[in-house]
This record gives sequence, C-alpha cells and structure tokens, in this order.
Amino acid sequence: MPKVVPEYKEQARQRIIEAALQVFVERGYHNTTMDHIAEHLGVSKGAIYQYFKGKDQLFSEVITFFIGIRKDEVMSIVLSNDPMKLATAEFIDMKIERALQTQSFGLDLLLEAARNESLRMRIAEVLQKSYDDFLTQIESLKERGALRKEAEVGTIWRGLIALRDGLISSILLGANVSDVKETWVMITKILLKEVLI
Amino acid sequence: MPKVVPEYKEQARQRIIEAALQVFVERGYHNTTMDHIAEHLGVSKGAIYQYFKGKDQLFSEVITFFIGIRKDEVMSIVLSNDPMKLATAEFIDMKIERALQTQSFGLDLLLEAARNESLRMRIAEVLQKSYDDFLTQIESLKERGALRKEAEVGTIWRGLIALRDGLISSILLGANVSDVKETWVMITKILLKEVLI
Amino acid sequence: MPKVVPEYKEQARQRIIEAALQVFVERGYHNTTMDHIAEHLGVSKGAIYQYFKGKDQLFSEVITFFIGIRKDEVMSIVLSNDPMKLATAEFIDMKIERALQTQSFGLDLLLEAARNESLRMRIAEVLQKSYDDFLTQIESLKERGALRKEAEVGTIWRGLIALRDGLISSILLGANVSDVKETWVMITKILLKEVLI
Amino acid sequence: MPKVVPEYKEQARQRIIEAALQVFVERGYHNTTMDHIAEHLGVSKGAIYQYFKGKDQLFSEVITFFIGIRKDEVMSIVLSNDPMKLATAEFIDMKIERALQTQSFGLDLLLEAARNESLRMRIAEVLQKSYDDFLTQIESLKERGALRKEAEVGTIWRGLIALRDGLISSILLGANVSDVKETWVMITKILLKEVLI
DNA sequence: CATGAATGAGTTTTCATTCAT
DNA sequence: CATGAATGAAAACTCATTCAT
Repeated sequence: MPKVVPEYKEQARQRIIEAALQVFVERGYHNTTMDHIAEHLGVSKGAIYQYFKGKDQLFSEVITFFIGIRKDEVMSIVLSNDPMKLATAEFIDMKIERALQTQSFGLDLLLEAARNESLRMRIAEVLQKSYDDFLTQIESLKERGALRKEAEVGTIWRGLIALRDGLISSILLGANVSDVKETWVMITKILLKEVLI
Repeated sequence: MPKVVPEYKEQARQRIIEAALQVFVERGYHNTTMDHIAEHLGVSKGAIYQYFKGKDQLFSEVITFFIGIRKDEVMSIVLSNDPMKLATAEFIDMKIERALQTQSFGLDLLLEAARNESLRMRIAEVLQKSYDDFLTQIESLKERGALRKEAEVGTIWRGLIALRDGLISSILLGANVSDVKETWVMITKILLKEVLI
Repeated sequence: MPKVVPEYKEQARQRIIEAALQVFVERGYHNTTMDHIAEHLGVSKGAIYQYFKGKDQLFSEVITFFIGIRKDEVMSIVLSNDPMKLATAEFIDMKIERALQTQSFGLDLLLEAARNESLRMRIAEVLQKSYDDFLTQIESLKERGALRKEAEVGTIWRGLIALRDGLISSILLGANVSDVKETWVMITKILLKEVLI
Repeated sequence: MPKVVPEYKEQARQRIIEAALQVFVERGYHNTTMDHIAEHLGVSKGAIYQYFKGKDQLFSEVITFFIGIRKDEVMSIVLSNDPMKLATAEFIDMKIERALQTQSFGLDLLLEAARNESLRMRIAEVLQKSYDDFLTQIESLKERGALRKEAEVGTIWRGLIALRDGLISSILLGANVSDVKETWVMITKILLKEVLI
C-alpha cells in the first residue's frame, strides 16, 4: 500500500508493533522469528526491516508500547475515589484478563528487564506513576480523615503491587482463577481495613 | 574397559545438571549454548549427549532439580513452630538471597511452565506439598486455640506465596531490597495478626 | 503531462551518472547501494530504473564516463610542446589530485576490468589515444633533431604510464605525497635525458 | 577428521586461509560467498566458523598470509649481490607470474587498504622491509665504490617499486606481457646506469 | 514519469546434534 | 566412554528490483 502520506510510515510501524506483540505473546520472544511476524502481518520479512533495524529494536519498541498500555491502565484503575474498590473481584478480574491476553509476554519483559538497566528504568517510571496516583488518592483520604495517620503508605502500596503480580504469576502456573480472586479480595480487605478508619 | 558402575552414571548426570543450572542461571536458557555448559563443566559437548538426549531434556531435568531444591526449602521454613517467624526480615532475606543467586532462572521456568502442562503439574505438586506443611502447622495452632476458627487458611497461604513471589520479581525490576523486606514484614504481620488470636 | 524532450532524458541520465560516480568514489562499488545513489541525487530509487536497467548497467556507464574524463585529461597534458614539462611536480600533482578525488574508484575499475574483456578494450582505446598523442609529439621532436634516433619511444611511454600508476597506487597505500612527487620528477628527468639530446 | 593433535587446529586454519585465498583470487572478495569457500574446501560452511569469527576476519587473515608471502619474495629477490640482475626479464617475470596467479586479489587488498589504516600499516611494514634490504645492498655497493655518492637511493627505490606495480597493473588491463618485460628491462637499465659507476 | 513500499532471493551467522577417531 | 570437528537446518539481515499509486 504505497502512500506518500507522511503519517503512513508511523501507522505502518504501529501496525508492525501490534502484530509483533501478538506473536511474541503467543510464542514468546525467543520462539518468534521475523518470518512469523511477517506472516502474521501478511507481508514479507524485508518490509519489517524498513521500519526497524532488527529484531532487538522491534522487541524494544514492542515493550515500550506494552508498558505504555500498562501505564494507562494503572491510571484508570487507581483513579477511583473509593479505595475499597481495590478490594473487589472486578479489579483483579481486569488484571487477570489482561494477563491471560498477554500470557507470558510479561515474563519475557521481566527476563529482559533483569539484564537491561534502561528497561528497568522505564518500568520504574511506570511504577512511579502508579505510586503517584495512589498517593494522590491517599492524600485526599487523609484530608477527609479516613486514614490512620501512622499508616505506611508506600509499604502498603508495594505490598498491593507485589500481591497483584504474584497472584497473576500463579495463574500462569495453573492456579485456580476463582481462588486467586478470592485471595485478592480477602487480603486487600484486611490490608485496607488496617489503614482506613 | 571400566565397568559401568550404575552410580557413576547417576553421579555424572547430577554434575551436569548442577553445572547446567549454574549456566542457565547466569545467562538465561536461550542465551546458553551446549558449549557454554560443556566449558563450565570442563568436559566436551559430546559427553553431555551421553547422558541427555538434548538441550530440552537437560533443561527439563534441571528444572526438576531446581524444583526439588525449592521443595526442600519450603518445608524447612514452614516447619518452624512459631508462625510469627514468617513476619521477619530473616525469612524474606533467605528468599531474596536465593532469588539473587538464581537471578532470572525462575522466570525461564515460569516461561516454560506457561506453555508446558506437565511442568505446571510438577510445580503444582511442590505448591501442594508446601500447602500441606502449612496446613499441618495451622492444625496444631488450631488445637492450641491460637487461631480464629473462621480464618480462611488456604486464602491466607495463597496470599503469602503471591506476596513473596511478587516482591521477589520486583527486585529483578530493580526495587530497593530494604523496602522489599520492610514490606514483607509489615504485610505479613498484619495478615497473621488477623488470623492468630 | 510534460513533453518528453529527448535531451531531457539524456540530461537526466548524465546527472545520475555523475552522482553515482561521486558515491562510488566515496564508498566503493560494492558498498554503494541504489539507495545511497538515490539519496545523493535527491530522487527516488525507482527513478534511476527509468534510465538504467540496473546497478550493473549504471556502473558500466559510470565507467565509460570516467574513462572519458581521463581521455580528455591525457590529451590536454601530453599536448604540451615541451616534453620536459612531464618531469615536473606540477604534472604529477595534477594526477595525484585526481587520484585523491576519485580515491579508490580507479581500483574498482581495474577490478572490473580484470574480469571484463570489453571494458579492457575500452581502456586500451584510451591508452592507445594517449600513446598516439605522445607519438605525435615525439615525431615533431625527431624532426627537430631533438631526439636520439635509437630511442624506443613505445617502451619509454609505457614506462612513464606505469610509473605514474604505480606512484598513485602507493599514495592509496599511505605513501608520503612529497616523496612521490620527488620520485616522479627525478625518474622522469633521468628517462627524458636519456632520449632527448 | 577429528583429531586431538594440538597443531591440528592451526593446520586447519591454514588450509582454510589458503583455500579462501584461491577463491578470493578467482572471484574477488565481494563475489565470494562463504559457501564458495566451503565448497572449494569440501566442507560445510559451519566448519569455517569454528576457525574464524566471520568473513571479515577470514579476509583479514588471508591478507596477512598474502602479505607474508610477498615479504618473503621481496627478500629473496633483492638479496642478490649483483644489482644489475634487477634489470632482467627474469626478475619481472617472477613478479608477473605471481600477479597472474593472484589475479585481482592484489586489487582487493589495495581497495581494502584504501579504507583501512591498520592494513596500510602492515603493508608499510613489508615495504619498509623491502627498502631495508635494498639499502643493505646499496651500502655494500657504496663501499665497493660502485655507486655515485650523490645518488638518491630512496627515490630510486620508490621509482622501481612504483614501476613494478604500475607494469603489473597494466597486465591486468590487458597489456602485452613481452612489452611489459621489455619496458622493465630498459627502464631499470637506464636508472641503474645512472646510479652505478 | 516519479515515488517508495514491498518483495524475495541471496548471504552471513548460529548452534544443537552427530559421529569418526 | 570421551572427544571435538563437522554438519546442516534455521535464523537474522541486506538490497537490487518491481509495481501499484
């Protein structure tokens, strides 16, 4: 589809990134070849190389895209004004659904992050954003007097994130989804009860 | 011709498995070649094929070995008779140390598990064993009247496991270790306080 | 639709040839892609194919153009009427300057010539032309009685050409330019002294 | 031919280098694929990669080998004690024969040298060696009083080298071999006559 | 005519696996 | 049994050429 539209190139890149994410998600990074991605897109291998220097760069941009999605999600979820909504099956449901959709891609990302300083930085940014949103909400709770003053906000937040990630991993390991939901709801209730009045 | 002592063969397999685990841990499964393993062992590549059909089978057995180690660890830890010991920096320290030692191998394992039914089964077994041990302990606490009757034991246990795994993942993502410890201690204290009298 | 002026087509071909020569000169034939040439021209790759069948044909015509330039140079230089002017730094300077301008393209040409009969023929033609010019001049010297009768004109001429080419190659190998000039001046003086009275 | 002989590896490298030189000589560097070399050797492509990191490194070592050959030749020839032997058809014959054997490889080498500082250095070394040998001989001539004191030794030497290289290039361009020989003999005679008493 | 996105054949490179010694 | 040289099946990547717009 040769077009002289300047935006076309950016659109094409985006199409490739999304296709690549799908294939990476299905097969894992190392089991995915450029041919797989090209075939999934219905184009030739060479076409991809017009937009990306190589598999590494493509992976890197897929990760950026993926992290971007997560960043948006984090925001939309935490920006509820009733903190107890965290302690619901609906909340964790959304997370689980996303995890099942992206299957093991999150692990490929972690595996890469474990060896890649700059990727860790980018992820840290997302986490920081998530934390900031959480904090904003907490502040408004404090103002309303709904929070025990002494509560260690950062610690609780880290606990919630870790719990969420650990539970989602357990699903990849075959854990029963309704058990996972129940666990999330119960544990978060206990934790929030602790910090809310 | 030296007699083929059966134990020798088993010993040789074990040496290879342990060496392979070390190399997988350092480089990750996909970045490890048979040459790397052979060199680390100080033997020839061909020798490995005397004991294992191929890289896949070797990986599979390395995983089995790795899970076995974890199984033993799980037992030794939960078999303490003071449940509050869970809520200590020492407990999570041990986990963190192990995680740093094995770096991203746990992720390779998860990645494999996400696609490998039988591996998931084996991991489920380890988890079950861990759960059974936990249960035994809980029962004795119940008998001693130290436990609120209504406490949902399974749920709490799943929460603790997930929290542990999530916190350890966060370290791979560059989280501050002392923050992680603090989080573990605080959250587990809250949770245990909830179920213990 | 602009009328297809025949001269326009020829002009366009010439522009492409000159641009291609520049790029070949800078990067060498094999390291030059059609993209490089197109970019240098500020046109699209496809446009080049409107005028040339392919890279090979373009190269071939670039060589023809290059040889043409040389032919003119050869003439203009040898057509001086004082043969001793050959034995000057100015003469070799001009050659060196040209060699530095065209860098290693002369080698690409030689490399091609080594395998390409018809190219060798074309080059032989240039050499013949150069020889004829030299001869003309020699004849006038003979008539003026300025030449030892026995002098082997063809041999001297071949020697001068070879010396020039050898010295220029040595510059590509990093030889000191002022040494090269000095060598040219000294050797040609000796040779000309030998044949002139 | 798996052998545990330690020298085997070095021997194998040497075999590959010599085979590669032959193929490079026949086809030119850029028209030679690793497959061509492997086929010429009667082994698989992969085998070559056990001895050389890649095509570049192989080429580099082939050049080193080729330069080494030249170095030895230079010595053996110049170490004659009658300088007039330079001015013989036999001398240039040897050079021509070698040039025809290696065809255009010398040009590939020059082409590479034009862009490769360290290669130029290595070639400069060979030239220096050649120059030193020439100088030694000249010194003994001076002692014997066979040399005009004022003779510019370095300049003459550079002239001879350039003449040789220029003549050899002309053969690649299709020059008549007996003309070339005659040219060499005549020009060198003139030059040597100039410096010898 | 001009464009430049797409093609696909060709090339380099890697590595699990085999097998002659 | 052990060795490690050799294999060959994939991969990643390049680029001259084509063709729909």
